[in-house]
Amino acid sequence: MKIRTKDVARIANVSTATVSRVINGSPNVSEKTRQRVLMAIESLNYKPDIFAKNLAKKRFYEIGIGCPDEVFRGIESSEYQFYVKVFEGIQDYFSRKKCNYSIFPFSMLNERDGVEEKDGFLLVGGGISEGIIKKFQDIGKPFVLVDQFISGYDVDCVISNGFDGEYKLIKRFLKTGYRKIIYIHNVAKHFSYEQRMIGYRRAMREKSLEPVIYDFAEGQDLKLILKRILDDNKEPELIAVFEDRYAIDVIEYLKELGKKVPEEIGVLGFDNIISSASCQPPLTTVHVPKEEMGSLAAKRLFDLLNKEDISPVQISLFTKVLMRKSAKLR
Amino acid sequence: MKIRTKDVARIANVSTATVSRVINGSPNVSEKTRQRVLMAIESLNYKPDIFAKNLAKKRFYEIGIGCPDEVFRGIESSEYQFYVKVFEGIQDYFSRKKCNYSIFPFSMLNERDGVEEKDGFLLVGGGISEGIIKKFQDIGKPFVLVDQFISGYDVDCVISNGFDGEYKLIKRFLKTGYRKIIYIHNVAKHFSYEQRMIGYRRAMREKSLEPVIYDFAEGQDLKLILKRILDDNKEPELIAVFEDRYAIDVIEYLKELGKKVPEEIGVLGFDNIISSASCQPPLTTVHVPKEEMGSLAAKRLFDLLNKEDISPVQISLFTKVLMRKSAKLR
DNA sequence: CTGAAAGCGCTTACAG
DNA sequence: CTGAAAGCGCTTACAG
Repeated sequence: MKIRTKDVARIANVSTATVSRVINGSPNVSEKTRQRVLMAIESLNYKPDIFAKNLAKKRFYEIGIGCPDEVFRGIESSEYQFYVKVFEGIQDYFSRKKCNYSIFPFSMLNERDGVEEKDGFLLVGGGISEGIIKKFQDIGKPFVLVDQFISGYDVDCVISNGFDGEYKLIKRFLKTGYRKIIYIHNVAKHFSYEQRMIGYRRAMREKSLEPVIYDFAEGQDLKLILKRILDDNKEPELIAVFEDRYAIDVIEYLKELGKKVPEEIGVLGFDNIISSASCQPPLTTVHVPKEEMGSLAAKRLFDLLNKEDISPVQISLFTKVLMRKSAKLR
Repeated sequence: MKIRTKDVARIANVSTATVSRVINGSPNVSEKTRQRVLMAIESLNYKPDIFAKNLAKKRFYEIGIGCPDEVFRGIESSEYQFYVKVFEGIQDYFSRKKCNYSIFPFSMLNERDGVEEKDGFLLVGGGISEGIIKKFQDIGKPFVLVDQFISGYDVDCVISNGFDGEYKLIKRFLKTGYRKIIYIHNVAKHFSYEQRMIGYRRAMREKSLEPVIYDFAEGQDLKLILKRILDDNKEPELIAVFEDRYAIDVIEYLKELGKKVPEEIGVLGFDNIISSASCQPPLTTVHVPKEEMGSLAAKRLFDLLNKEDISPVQISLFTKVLMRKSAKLR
């Protein structure tokens, strides 16, 4: 039933070794036999068994993992908890396959540090720009975006469903009677930030409540924004923040400003980074499966390298609301 | 570096055969040795090589492919071109792996025709309901939805990006000066229908145009709706239809009503089914990679069966606008 | 340029 | 209940 190398070899009147060489583009095959083998493959509609192939192969795929400089530094120092987890997922996957990988910041990209020798790329981080995507499209080798998606670029990517996560979170609190929920939004051009904000907005609108959104830009003083929130709004009940890292800061600042969390005001995060469980009070947040984001992207790239698929896909991970102590569920 | 069965066997003081038996849950292992092997696996952090495993295994996975009765009939008669393609993708994938599959309509589900013996399921069709999803969640075996997603159910699924597709299509025509674009929307609770409609709406709104949407429900007379459209609107330029099957009918009806396509009025479809290329005039539409939708879903289920992943994901295929003759690009 | 043969890491009849 | 051994379908040094 199943067509194997052996069958092709018989039809083409060569050894299985030669069939394998043709398939893998070895130069050491005469044009004549190459044609014969190609015809046999065609006529039998032969496709190599991917399991056997990967078991037998000795050559390792060379993977380049690129990321914005900020992410690169954050990984090196283990400070950027989110991406540290994502990288664990990537490394776990590649270490079990025949893959070598190396990480580089995008600023090193022009130093042609061996892009040529790579078989494919993983581009990690919300900071991936259109320029970066175009650059890798030009290179012409398979690549997968991790934690970023830019509308209009039909490119393989793995993301988390920020819209759905924030929507579920806010809805949960609206259901128990909360009304004055304020959102702090990061204006950085990151797909997930935008989606989270839209999720908040949708949840509010569905309850006929006017969304109240404060923009934050990298480098700005969060504490100042917080003061403004407290000035502008009388007795806000809940502050939802675009990301755990900053939600944890918000809790601290709120304390400094003399507000009790969660008694007077609740705080909501997003990501479920490790320290969100250990801060005081522990942060109510949305869990994002970070390791899986990494391993899924690694796997997708691996499939691409194996020519398993053709059409680009967007893979979106579902999130999970995590109730902890930074906001009281009435 | 890499841990193999052999290493576990040595530590546990058994043969590799026994290690394999423990991993695969064979009953023919004494409790004592099972524990020893389990400990060895744990201590070495051993994970079987999936390629070797699948190459060596003799047992086939048993897959059940369920679908709404309408889809089932449409497949059998080869009339439902969209799903025929999806099934080709599924079959192509499974036929190359150690998988047996059988197709059943949901109406047969209660006849307990061997759900027990199945290892996993593919649920195919826009008509998959919450009830069906719940039923399969109760069964507790891996399953993946194909061409359907229901918000709130964090379940593995493979869909096409209807929003993005329709948005791109409409935008393309708006750009060249079209203004009076009318949309026929199918009210059936199908994720993609909704998304396509929203894509149309978004494109219109971005140009500050008021969306004009006519609802269609299965069983209704399309021709009547068309007459209403022609009566309500003076000189509509373009009619965008939720799906090729009906867009082709719309072309026919329009001709019957004395309208020239595309000279007087253009028609836009969605899906790129085979007959959309051969109808007169050939239909301008949005290509959905149907075979890949099937093979991607089959692959996802296979990965689930191999316990490769844990978190459920939504896999969304990008679409492509296809310019043909049923609408003039000015 | 080509083929015979070993080997990749598992599973599973088979024999005991 | 357990182990020795064959075999899954490829790739790739090795020898020619």
